[in-house]
Parts: sequence; structure tokens; C-alpha cells
Amino acid sequence: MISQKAKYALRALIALAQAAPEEPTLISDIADQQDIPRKFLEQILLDLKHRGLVMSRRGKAGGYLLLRPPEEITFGEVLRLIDGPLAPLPCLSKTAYHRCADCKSEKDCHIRRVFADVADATRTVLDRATIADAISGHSATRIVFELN
Amino acid sequence: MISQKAKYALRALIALAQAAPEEPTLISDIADQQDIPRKFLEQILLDLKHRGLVMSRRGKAGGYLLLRPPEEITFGEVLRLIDGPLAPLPCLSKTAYHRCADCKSEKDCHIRRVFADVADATRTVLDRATIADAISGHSATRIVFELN
DNA sequence: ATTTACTCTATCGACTTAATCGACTTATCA
DNA sequence: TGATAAGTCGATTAAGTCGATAGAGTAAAT
Repeated sequence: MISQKAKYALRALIALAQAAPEEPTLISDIADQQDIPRKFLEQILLDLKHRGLVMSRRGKAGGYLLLRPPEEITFGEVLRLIDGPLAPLPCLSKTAYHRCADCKSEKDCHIRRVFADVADATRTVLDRATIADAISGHSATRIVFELN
Repeated sequence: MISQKAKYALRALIALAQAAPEEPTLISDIADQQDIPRKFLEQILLDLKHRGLVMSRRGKAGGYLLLRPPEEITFGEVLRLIDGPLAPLPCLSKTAYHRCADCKSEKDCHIRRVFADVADATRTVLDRATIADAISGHSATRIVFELN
């Protein structure tokens, strides 16, 4: 399950993508429109700002703006930023690899092999799906499952 | 990330599948062999027993036995049992569906559409992969990703 | 100078996770 | 029949995470 925070982040980015590209949107407006607790959303937007996804303007007529085109912001990027690695096992993460504490041999790990397939699938889907895709309802990836 | 408990459960089942099919295996033997805290493993095996995956014999010459063939125990089943639903959103779970608390319309949910693909992929992989597959190193599913 | 709005750090309570404890029950065997 | 081996089971713990809130601070505009 993805966290509530990640859902909020994605919804906020979608809201920003749907707003006028030059007019800053108020935190409060996003919070009201998307039903997100105001103060919680502040933190989230700040995180997104620190990672370069959005920018902000202070003072009157301030607010938030998308810093990159919605076609270039992927779900994978947002999820990693908020929830951490996508991989189901630490030893399968491309972006935050580390050995499982009690693992004797990665090559021989029976469960690792199975989860490697899961990791590939989620990575592929989430790193291809963009905010723009989400808004348009267009799916970036078609997945075909074959029996071995 | 899957929980430590789920990893232990899978490793324990694999160990049982590799043991003689009629000789009960001691909790302590599995714990030692797999480096799992003894008392924690007790709980896990009890859960697996209550769900009908294994059986136990008490007293001298007691221990645990697999109750079903390794070809019929899937990763998906074990993970659901230990960690709960596989789906990344509650509204995408087949086995434990429930609405997202703050969701206005599922049909119009932009993020739901993306995660539906993730849910399909993980479900397919994990519900096809069995304990027997894990041991043999044979992968049950080949996944092909196509661009839309 | 005042108002508006974002910034930042700290804190909260509820829950979850991983693990441990200890008393109990059941089965075997001498 | 009683000692011993082994699983059963509920309670408890410590640490961490999650979702949310509080409040003082800073920057910009008028």
C-alpha cells in the first residue's frame, strides 16, 4: 500500500498541472479542492520543492507552480521521493540498494528471484506513467503476461 | 517493501518443502538453519497452521510438516496472509476491497488508473509463483512490456 | 507597516513491527 | 506414572512510522 502522503503528493501535482501554468496556486486552494489537511500539504509541497518538482512564490499573489512539464514527472519519481524505494526487497532497489541484513547469498536467494519480477514490473509501470498520462487517462505501458 | 515476517514465512515454507515430506521438522531446526528468531518463528508457523498451509505434531518427534504440495502454495497467498492485501490502494484489492476514505469518484480517480496496472502485475506474478518454483529457480511468468 | 502566504522545526498520539517472555498443553517413552 | 520433548498462546515490549497539528519565522507586495 502506498502512503496517504504519497497520494496527497500525486493529487497535488495533478492539481498544479491542471492549473494555469503561470498563475501560482495557493496551498489552501489545493487543500480545499483535494481535501488534504492544509498543514500536512505544506510539508509535502515543501518536499516537492526541495526536490525540484515545483517552485513557490511568497507573499501576496504567492503560491505554487509546477517547475517541470507534467509529461516529465513520473509516478515513480514522486513515490520514491515520498515513500522511499519502490522495490519489495532492499536488495532489489536500483536507487537505494542495500543487502538484506540476514542474507547469506543473493545469487542463491529463492525469494529474491520471484520478487525481482515484481520489482521490474512496478518499476516499469511507475517510471513510465507521468502526471500528464494520469490526467489524460492514457496508459503509457501495456503489459502482457506469458506462461513460462 | 515486504515485511521481515513475510520473508521469514516464505523461507520457512521453502525449508519445509525441502525437508523429508513425512518427517516433521523442528521449529528450532528451521530457526537455526534460516537464522530466524525462534519465538518469532513460532508465531509465524502458527499462523500458517491456522490457515491450513502446514500442520504440526506435538511432543517428542514432533515438529512441522507441509500440508499441501509446494506446487500449490503461492507467494501471493503467503504474502496476503502475513502482510495483508497486495494492492497498492485499498480500492484496488480483489481480496480486501474497500473505498479510499477521501475518494470522491473511483471512476474519475487519476491515480487509481495508474496503480491498477501495478496491481495487476504484482498480482499476476505473485499468484503464479509457487514455493516449488522458488526452489527450482523456474519462473512461472514472463512479462512483456509494450509502449502504448 | 501591514497583510498575505510560504518556511521550517518540533511535537503528538495512534498504530505497527519485530521480537521476547512465560505459563500451558500434548505426546512420547522409560 | 512421571520425566521430558515439543508445540500453543496470550501478553508485553521497545522502537519506529504515519498522519496530522502547532507555532514561530521569513519574504514579498501594497
